Amino acid sequence: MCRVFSKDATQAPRVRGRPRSAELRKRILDAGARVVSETGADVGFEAIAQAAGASRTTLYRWWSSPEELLLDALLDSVQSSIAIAPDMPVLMQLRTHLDSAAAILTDPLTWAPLRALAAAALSKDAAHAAFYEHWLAPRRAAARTLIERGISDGTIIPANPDVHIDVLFAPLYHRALFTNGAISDNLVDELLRIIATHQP
Amino acid sequence: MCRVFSKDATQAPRVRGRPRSAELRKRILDAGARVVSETGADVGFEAIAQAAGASRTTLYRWWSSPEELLLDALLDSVQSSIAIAPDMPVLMQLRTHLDSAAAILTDPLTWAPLRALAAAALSKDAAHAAFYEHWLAPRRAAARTLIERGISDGTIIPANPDVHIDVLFAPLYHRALFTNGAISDNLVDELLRIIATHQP
Amino acid sequence: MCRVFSKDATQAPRVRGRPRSAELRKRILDAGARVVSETGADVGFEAIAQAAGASRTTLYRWWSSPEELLLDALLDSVQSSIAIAPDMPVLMQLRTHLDSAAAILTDPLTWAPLRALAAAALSKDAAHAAFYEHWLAPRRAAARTLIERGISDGTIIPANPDVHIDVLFAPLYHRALFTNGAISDNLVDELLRIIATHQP
Amino acid sequence: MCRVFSKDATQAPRVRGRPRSAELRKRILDAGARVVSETGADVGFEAIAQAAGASRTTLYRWWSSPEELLLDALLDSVQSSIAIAPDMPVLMQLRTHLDSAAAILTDPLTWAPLRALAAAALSKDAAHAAFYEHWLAPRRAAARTLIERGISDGTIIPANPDVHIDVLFAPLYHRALFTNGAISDNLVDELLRIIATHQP
DNA sequence: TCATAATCGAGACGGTACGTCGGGTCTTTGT
DNA sequence: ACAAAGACCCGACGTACCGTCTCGATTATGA
Repeated sequence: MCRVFSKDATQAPRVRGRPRSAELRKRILDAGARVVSETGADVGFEAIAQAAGASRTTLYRWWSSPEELLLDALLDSVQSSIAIAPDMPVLMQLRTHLDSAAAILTDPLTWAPLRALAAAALSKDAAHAAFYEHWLAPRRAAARTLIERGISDGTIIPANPDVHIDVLFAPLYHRALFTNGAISDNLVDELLRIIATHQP
Repeated sequence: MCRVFSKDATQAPRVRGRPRSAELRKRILDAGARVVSETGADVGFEAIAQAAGASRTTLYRWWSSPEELLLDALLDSVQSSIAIAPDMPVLMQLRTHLDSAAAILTDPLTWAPLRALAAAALSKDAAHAAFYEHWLAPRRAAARTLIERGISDGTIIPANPDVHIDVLFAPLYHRALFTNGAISDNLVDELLRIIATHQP
Repeated sequence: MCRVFSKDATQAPRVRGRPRSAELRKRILDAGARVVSETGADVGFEAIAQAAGASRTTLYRWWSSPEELLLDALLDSVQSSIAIAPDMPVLMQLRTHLDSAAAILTDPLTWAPLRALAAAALSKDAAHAAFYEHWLAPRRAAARTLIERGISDGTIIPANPDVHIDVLFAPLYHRALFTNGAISDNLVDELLRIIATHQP
Repeated sequence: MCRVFSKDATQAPRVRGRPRSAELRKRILDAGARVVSETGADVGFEAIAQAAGASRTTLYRWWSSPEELLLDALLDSVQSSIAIAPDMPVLMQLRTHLDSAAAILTDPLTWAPLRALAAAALSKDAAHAAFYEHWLAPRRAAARTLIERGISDGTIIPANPDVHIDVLFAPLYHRALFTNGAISDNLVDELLRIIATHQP
């Protein structure tokens, strides 16, 4: 999972002129996550620039909207959490997956940007597309392969995999975003039990 | 289900000054729903007032934010759809409930205000509270009594009712708001089948 | 000097319907003078109505602008101060006249409305005309006859009477409105001495 | 006489950001004078900005009220008219002074802003202070030295200099602002003759 | 006595301008 | 070439006052 919008400074081909400051980039992304978690979902470049001690112009150079910046920040902060042992039982892998999602939706430093992205997705088509493509779709794809394997080996009740995906993920997002319901480990367990064939 | 923020003009107790125009109120609410379905979720009083042929100050007199107005509009437009025959089988009643929700999430004139409310709920705490209290909570409460009855009479698998509620509703909202997934009759059926004890 | 804009309630020909409240009229005019002397020259009907404990509608019924109201108030409060003994020496009569003007420009309850009228006269043509016709012109006319008599009997140096009028009155208004210069009895004396032929 | 409220852009010490556009400043001041002379004394930033083809926010950046702007415009347009030959007879110098004032009070492009400033001075204390300090006071001070010299060399009748100042200037302003009396060369001559010892 | 008619208070409504805020673009100097 | 600073335009915001209007309540007159 690489940075999407902002060019990757680490691998940049050395051109003429002053190189981009990697330290500044990180400071800005951190500031974005921090601001959005402190002052609410509708952040502007203004606030982020100020929190980062950077100039507004600089932000405009690298991101075309605060949402892009926050998506970068979010992806940066979760880029290591995707690796999954491939030879575990399907339900165990799914559980790991869901736990990871639950963790993201619980930690303020990831939940707040995510909520801001969701808010933007509901307002602007471009943000909607980006949110779906770069955040939801990959996670749904990963879950889909697992669920299909589970159905074929009989551990998951046979049904439309997309419905299964929604049954597993939608409650998490719904609670995190709209209901203030707790996202406990129990919740993941209960959701998995509902779509599993054998009850443990 | 009554109008929440704007006083009901029809039953007004005839006080001193010029009475409020009920016709104007309706025109404004309709304009709100229309504008939000045409131009996207972040509407301002400006646009609504113009579309309604009303003055901006009039809107400010009755609603303190566009979200309040849209919530009023939404509640007005669904206020008749709650009645349910009380002696049907539980699953049938649940199905009616979910179909009603699915209809709201499908018709642009209700879906668009709802989406705008959801967007606002993610940005402002006040909007979050209002959205939950006046929209989500009543519907969850109605579903909860049905689900509890279903569990006790054995037609629904025993588990935490709140999880059941989420399993039924969250996928609908998730598809309507974030995924562009279709909200078909099939979907409702499949969700119900998942939590039902006997498969038809 | 009668009230200009608002019909005189005391002498009104008895018609059908509820008669106008003279007490209310006075309360409003007083409130106008009071408000303008307390909160500055740009008063609106809003403020006056509130100060008078009257309805804005009532003010609109009787005056078409706050300036008209203030002119009424001003004329009411000075209507007795014009009588002058006709057989005094000219300079004495002029002095009485100027003293009266100086008193008006000194007492806050007349000075403030006058200043407001002047301010309005500089902004709106209608107010300018009313201010000139109903306030300045009568006073200039009275002074003019005195000055012409003074010139013909040799007590005032012969020159354009209009210039004399300006020399006598303009400094008073200038000091009252723009300079914060004192309007003392001395001032009137010195002005008169300048245009008089024999120095006392 | 320098610009009072808006920093002088020509001599700016070249700092970091984008420099202020001197051309825009002039366009705004000109627009201010033009608008006030065409549409009357109560101008807002709105109208001036539109006439200048500038943004309202830009006006707010540099002036805190339309009056400040108009004072700047007025001072800009008269800044060269103060120089006076120092070795003329006192009455001639005074005459030059008064002629200059009369010219300002006659030309619509200076008279209109001046009238607007006077109107503001009658309504707001801050405007009053600015009008007195930056417009009236300097001119009175200049006149005062002349008059004192005239008194000491016997060409002006001995009296309080402040009264002389008022006798000379107040009629001009009074006619320009309230009476619609003509401000002719004759007027200045007659006023001077009144305070002079020897009649030419 | 009762209809008539005007005053007066209250408040809705459309409209205009206000002063502010943030977004996005540009122009300059500094690194 | 990057970065900071700041001018500039634009649009929307929430407010305030204006002027008009539609009511109900009151208070007098005249049939």
